[in-house]
Amino acid sequence: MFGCRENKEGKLPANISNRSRMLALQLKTAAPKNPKPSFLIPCRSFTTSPSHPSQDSHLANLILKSDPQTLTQILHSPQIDWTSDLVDKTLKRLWNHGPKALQFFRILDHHPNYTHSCSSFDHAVDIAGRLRDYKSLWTLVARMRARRLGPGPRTFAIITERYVAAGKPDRAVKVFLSMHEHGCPQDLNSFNTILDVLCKAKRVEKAYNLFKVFRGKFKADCVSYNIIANGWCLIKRTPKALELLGEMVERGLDPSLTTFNIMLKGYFRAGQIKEAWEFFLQMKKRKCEIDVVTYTTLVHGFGVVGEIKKARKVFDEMVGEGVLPSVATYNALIQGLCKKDSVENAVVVFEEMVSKGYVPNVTTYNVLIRGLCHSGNMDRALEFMDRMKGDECEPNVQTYNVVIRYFCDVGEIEKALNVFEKMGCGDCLPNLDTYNVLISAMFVRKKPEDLLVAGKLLIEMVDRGFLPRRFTFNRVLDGLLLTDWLMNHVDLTHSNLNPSYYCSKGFQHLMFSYRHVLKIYRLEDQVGILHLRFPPFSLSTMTAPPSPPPATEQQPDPASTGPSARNHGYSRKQKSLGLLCSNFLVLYNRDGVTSIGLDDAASRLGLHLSPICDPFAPHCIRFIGFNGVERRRIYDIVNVLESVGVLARKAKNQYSWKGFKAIPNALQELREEGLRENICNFDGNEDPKGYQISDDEDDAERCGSQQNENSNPTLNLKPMNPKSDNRREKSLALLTQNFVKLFVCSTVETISLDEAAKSLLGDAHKASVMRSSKFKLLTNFCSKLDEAAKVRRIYDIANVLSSMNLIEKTHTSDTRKPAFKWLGLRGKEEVPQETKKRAFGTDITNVSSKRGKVDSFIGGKLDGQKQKGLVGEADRSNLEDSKDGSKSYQFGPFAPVTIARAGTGNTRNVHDWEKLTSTYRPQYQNQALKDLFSHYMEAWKTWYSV
DNA sequence: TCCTCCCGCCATTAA
DNA sequence: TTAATGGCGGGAGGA
Repeated sequence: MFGCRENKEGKLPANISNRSRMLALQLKTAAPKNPKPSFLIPCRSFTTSPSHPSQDSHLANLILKSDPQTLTQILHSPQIDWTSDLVDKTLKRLWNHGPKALQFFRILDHHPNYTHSCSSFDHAVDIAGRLRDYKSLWTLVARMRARRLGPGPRTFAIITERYVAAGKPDRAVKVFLSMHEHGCPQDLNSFNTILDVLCKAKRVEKAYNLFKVFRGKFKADCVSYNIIANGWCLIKRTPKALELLGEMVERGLDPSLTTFNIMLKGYFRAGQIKEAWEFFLQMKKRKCEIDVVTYTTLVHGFGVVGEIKKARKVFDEMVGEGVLPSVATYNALIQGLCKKDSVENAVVVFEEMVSKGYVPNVTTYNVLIRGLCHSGNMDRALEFMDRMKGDECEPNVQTYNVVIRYFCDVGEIEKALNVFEKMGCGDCLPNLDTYNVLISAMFVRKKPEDLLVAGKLLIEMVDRGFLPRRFTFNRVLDGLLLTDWLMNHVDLTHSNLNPSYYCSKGFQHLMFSYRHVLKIYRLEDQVGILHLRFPPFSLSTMTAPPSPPPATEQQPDPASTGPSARNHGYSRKQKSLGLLCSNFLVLYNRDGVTSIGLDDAASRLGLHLSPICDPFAPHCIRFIGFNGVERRRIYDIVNVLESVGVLARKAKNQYSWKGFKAIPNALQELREEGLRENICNFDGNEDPKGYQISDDEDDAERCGSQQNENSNPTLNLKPMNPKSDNRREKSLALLTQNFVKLFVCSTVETISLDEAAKSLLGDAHKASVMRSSKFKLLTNFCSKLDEAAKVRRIYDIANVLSSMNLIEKTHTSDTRKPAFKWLGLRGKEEVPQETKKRAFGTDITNVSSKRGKVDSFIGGKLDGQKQKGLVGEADRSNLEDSKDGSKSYQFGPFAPVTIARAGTGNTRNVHDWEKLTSTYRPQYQNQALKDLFSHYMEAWKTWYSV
């Protein structure tokens, strides 16, 4: 209904009653009148026109596309002859579209002439369980019982399996123990089932405990033992499995061939190849009737560990022993060859298999296709895919996923999309994996168009009932926001880059749209919606009755877990000093900027877009507002920037922008100063008086020694001239200068954190000794305190400097301790991010002559190396977002000045937003973003409105 | 567990 | 006196 929306003008009259209407509807839905604008993907109509639609497939497509009202009419239409079989098949088709499937089931439950069968109920229960919609699940169970259709052992098998899959094994056990209360007494079969469910989910300890308690009561048989043994083998605890076999024999039960095969497989799984082989020999010795499963296990086991020869030998031997290989045996051999030998040999075996009259199954093809893809032979992989169709072995979703994944991996995004397209034409529908793979691939090339495709894919997947992971949603949203931002501002000429415009409007739009989505949440606060609350809500809150989401305030939700970062809904990194500094630079590093008001800067930078961090947790919304905290950070930034000459303080609250072109000069001055001080310090150290004289004397002396130098009269920073100003001595500005001097006054490229701390501590330490020489006992302690504080400051400084690309955070090669590498001005030549590139680029051309002066000195001997490392590093630092999505994109400043100022009080602020939301509609220029938001709102409505 | 560094208290300074 | 500034270190978050 969203992919091909049956919109207002397309809606059918209320009473559809004849067949032609029905057909008309079907035709119409199959060919949407107003297809949505497609971005990069050619207009896919995957839900339509399967080449030979069976009735169930056709129904499934209809269900996927219809809104609830229309759907009710269609499903209740007398033209459809509902049978249990048809319902089951349709439900299976809708397997990956849980909400829609349940909707279908519920609508049909009210059908005048049809009642659901037990198996349909089981399907529905399974789907509800898969959605973790336990309320619906138990409602279904109750309804089953009311209609005397069950629940039966199968129902409980499903339920327990779903609980275990959801990470609730205890709950599953409880369900098993309470089966009889639902009218379904436990027996050996159901006992074995719960054991199996637990074991297959690797909850073997739990299964074994249950087994020990109840094996007497249910008279555990060979199957029970096999299940547990298989469990131990699954978690590679073969000795436990063996022990269990001992118990089995003790209790008078004979292990079967299955038992032995389980053990054999277990040894291979645990990597105990030798033991496996010996076990097999024992089996032979004991005259076990070795079957094809045993041989297949051997072939597979040897194959995956790369012992191809042995695998082949076993394969050849089995025929001699009178056991014919099965398709599975061939599959095992082909898999081994693909993985550890050559795919060509695998193809040979494949052909041999066919020539002998075996019919390859989907697994055979999938294994081979994966092998071909892995070896880079994509074309042949596609050929085999075509061949599958010819062999009446339709590619399944795994087949498609493999090919799509490999195309994505090699960067052939278009081809991947083509395959995806083909998928839509057949009966095979994409699954969550398909979407995840494709969406991730859309971030590889870092192209805005790709991000739009990602947006479209996200819409599509939601449409089909897949719940994107929060990470995926955020990433796509971030991507789209970025493109929106870029489209709105960066693509325009510089003159259009008016911060006040986008700061207010861009931000407002975002917030309003976001509010819309949230409104839907509150509106649709049904059980199902809880699925969409990803962790921290997820599992533990799933079963609880839905509590109304805490009303949007900034207050952390008391229900959520502790005072962790999850509560504020943003990553720590999103508020880092470095990022803030980047945004600061984006704002001001532009032609025409001459002066900067700190109020302005703070308000522009102060509001962070925390909502996009967790669009599914309304309580996480909060505005990191215009308050002291944010402003405090501005001081840190301006102090560091001032130290390297980018800014100069004019007056209270006022700085003038000098730009990056001022850096070379500042560095040069720092260097000169630093060199002077080295002489000074040397003298000072030689002079024992230094430790006795008073502060004033110290000053006088230092000033005196400085006068020996032909110092630059314009230099007014006097960093190493601490007077009696204790505060100044420890200031971030001075620390920054001294930090920078460490690099510019030497030829070292990298300085470790420890070294930096020591060097910088040196001054303060000495000063503190001077100050507190009377309290020598305290000295040591003080210096330690100083050090800890200073290290924190170094981090602060480093973050700002590295956001300017003056330095880079790295590690010492030997000890892997944190260190900083000087990039100097070169660091700015490689800034791939568009905004920065532009900003830095202009400046750099202006300063090239000066750069030569400083750089030739500072970086001369390091050039080659530095340059090399730099490209990679700059790339990494600037593009790392694309690697981990939400963290990576920097949105620049969004904060609207006026609103930010109003927003120091939390609740009032929220109300303001609410009011604005209701009157404002989002107006993105970015169509994909617009679609995404409106889509989400619609989706929630329709899923849960029946 | 240790490293990193954000947060915000509150002292100091400037207007 | 008030507002601006910024030192400082606790402790949260992340690797």
